[in-house]
Amino acid sequence: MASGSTRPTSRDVAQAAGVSQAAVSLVLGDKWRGRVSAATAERVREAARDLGYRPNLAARNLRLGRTRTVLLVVPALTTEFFAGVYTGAARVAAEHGFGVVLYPSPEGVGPARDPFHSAQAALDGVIASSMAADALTAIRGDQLPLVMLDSDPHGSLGAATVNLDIADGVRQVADHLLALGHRRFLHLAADVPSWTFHIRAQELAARLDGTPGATLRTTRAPISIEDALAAAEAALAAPGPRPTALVCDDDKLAAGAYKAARRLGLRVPEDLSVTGLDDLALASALDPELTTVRLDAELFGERGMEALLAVLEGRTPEQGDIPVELVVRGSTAPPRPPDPRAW
Amino acid sequence: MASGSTRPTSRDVAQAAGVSQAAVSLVLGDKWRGRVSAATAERVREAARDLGYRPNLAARNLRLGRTRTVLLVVPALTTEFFAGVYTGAARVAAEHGFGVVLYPSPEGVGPARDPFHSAQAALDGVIASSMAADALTAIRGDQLPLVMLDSDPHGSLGAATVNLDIADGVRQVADHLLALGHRRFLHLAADVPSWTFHIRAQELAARLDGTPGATLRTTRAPISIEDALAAAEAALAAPGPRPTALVCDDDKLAAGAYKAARRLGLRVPEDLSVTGLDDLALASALDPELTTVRLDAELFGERGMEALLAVLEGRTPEQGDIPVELVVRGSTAPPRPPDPRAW
DNA sequence: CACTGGACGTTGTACGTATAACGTCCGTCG
DNA sequence: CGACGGACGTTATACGTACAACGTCCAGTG
Repeated sequence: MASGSTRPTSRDVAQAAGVSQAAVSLVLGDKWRGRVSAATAERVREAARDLGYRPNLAARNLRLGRTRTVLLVVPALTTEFFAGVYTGAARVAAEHGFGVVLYPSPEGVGPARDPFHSAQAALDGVIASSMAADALTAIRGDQLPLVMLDSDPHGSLGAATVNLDIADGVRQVADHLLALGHRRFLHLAADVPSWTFHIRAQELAARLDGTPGATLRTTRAPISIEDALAAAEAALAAPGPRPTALVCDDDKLAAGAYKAARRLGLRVPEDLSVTGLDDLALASALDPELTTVRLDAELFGERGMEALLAVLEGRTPEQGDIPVELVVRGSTAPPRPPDPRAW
Repeated sequence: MASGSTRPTSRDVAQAAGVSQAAVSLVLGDKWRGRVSAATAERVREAARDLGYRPNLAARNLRLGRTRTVLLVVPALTTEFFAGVYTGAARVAAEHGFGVVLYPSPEGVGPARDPFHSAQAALDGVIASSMAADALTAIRGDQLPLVMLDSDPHGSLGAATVNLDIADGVRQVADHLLALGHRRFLHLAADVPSWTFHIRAQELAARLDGTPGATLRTTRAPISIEDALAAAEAALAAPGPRPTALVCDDDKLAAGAYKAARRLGLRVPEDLSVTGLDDLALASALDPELTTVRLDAELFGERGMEALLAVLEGRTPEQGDIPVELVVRGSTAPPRPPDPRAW
């Protein structure tokens, strides 16, 4: 039911182009010079395009006895360090026609005890973060079963979605700050065109709209400490009454905001309350520790995989967003009294 | 030359056990009940073990038209967040006999433009971090070309190695602190049995041994902020003259050390100079920013891949460690004068 | 004694690809 | 006019596996 009939093979392409399977292989393998006429070659390529032909890698690898794929074993993906290792290796590999597959070795009761299990061929399905949207066209082209993470449920090309309840997280943050007495808000938004960030802005605005006297300004920065520092500094130094609460789209942005506050001589939380979102290790390394929203990344992954398994087995994935939790730490406090009379 | 002859197939196993290839498939696929005698099944398993037989995944996948492999597309591996997503997905996947392959979507001028290239079958070779040593036995079992990252050059089972010049980094840290006037050192070591951490301790001790009046104490913690906090607090509160310089095996440990110092009422860098190693985003988020050693992770990955390509092509990999760089920031300063007389 | 059926395997085939080994047609040259 | 060779393809095969379809042998049954 999933993808109608079966995937086209090189033989299907051959039939469509009116040639033999061997000719297709020669043309697509770019070994046709002096063996096939240019006109025929073009016909073959056209047929392949029309049918959406993709070579079967398992068959190719079996035939060639070679995979042009390499495994990178790393201890665990808990730091930016091995992410960089991967990036560098993948770049060089690509230049040589190789691919790289990541195998983060299990911590504790490891999942896959056999590293080579990770290296099977082709794909049965895909789990994709909405932040990696650029890769999605290629994915859809293959008609593979797809599960989207943190993506707009109404605009996901009909794919199943698994979402964290980010809206609720933002709501909790807003309510926490409002309860402390804050009314002038600044939103340090991530400059990333992804549903999961869009929903943050939308929900924060909605919550504050319902509160008399609350005001909201917004500034925007790419997710990096330096960019966040610059944007936050500019926004906090802008004319007009200074915000007392700074809501950041994630923890890294909040780290930049800390530095901006320091530069401007503002103390956290006395002069400015700051919140983040993610609860990275960074959050509790900051001084004061950051009030933020804890996202259960592992559960997120589990639910994503379970949803994909459901799709593969023809079942309907479970619905329901994954709950998130506000973690109150030292970066939020009541605003100082607005005027000396309270003194 | 690499792996002598070719890998054993199920037919080789069959011949060794004196049965047909089909019987081997039945036994190893656990479908032999009522079809093969228990004695014969045992003979087959034994032969497979003796020959070191591993099924050819490309062939299996071709035959089954199914891979039990799933792709996880994530934006980029720059935070702990997606590491957790991977871990969770991999755990559930493993419980269902699936493997997960990571495809971090390219940032900027991405390397592999086709996500599916990453998902080819089997392996031509392996790049492994020395921190993932537990996976190495399985790897060696397959006789695959192997490159080790940050591993003891003399104890790597004859595999090629690519190393960062960590020893030089530690030397630079020590010299920097010595030049500032420090003499009483505390080493906050990572409690990880890996060459790359062993060399840190060794080199620091060697450097300080050569300096008259210098003393070195060591404490040890797993790589986590909380564990580092506990270990550093205990060590700093220990009787005897307090160290003036705290050398940490990596940035995360240093973040824990900051918190320990804060708890004890020590100010960084006035009362205690602190250094890290890695230069993660964390390092510049700390207050004061952390003096640390910058490791070029991407270059590390590139060199690793290049070495593997060399091995695959029968060439000898380039030798030479990758240079690292001391980054001096605000966490290191001269120690306060040891006695009031200097006042 | 003829027949049945379980126990124990084997033979054969297909998955989709790449490429070696063959044709065939025709223009050209000696 | 016979032969030759380049241009343009095709046929056949193998990679290693899983499993459907077939034997064969012998104990038990009517």
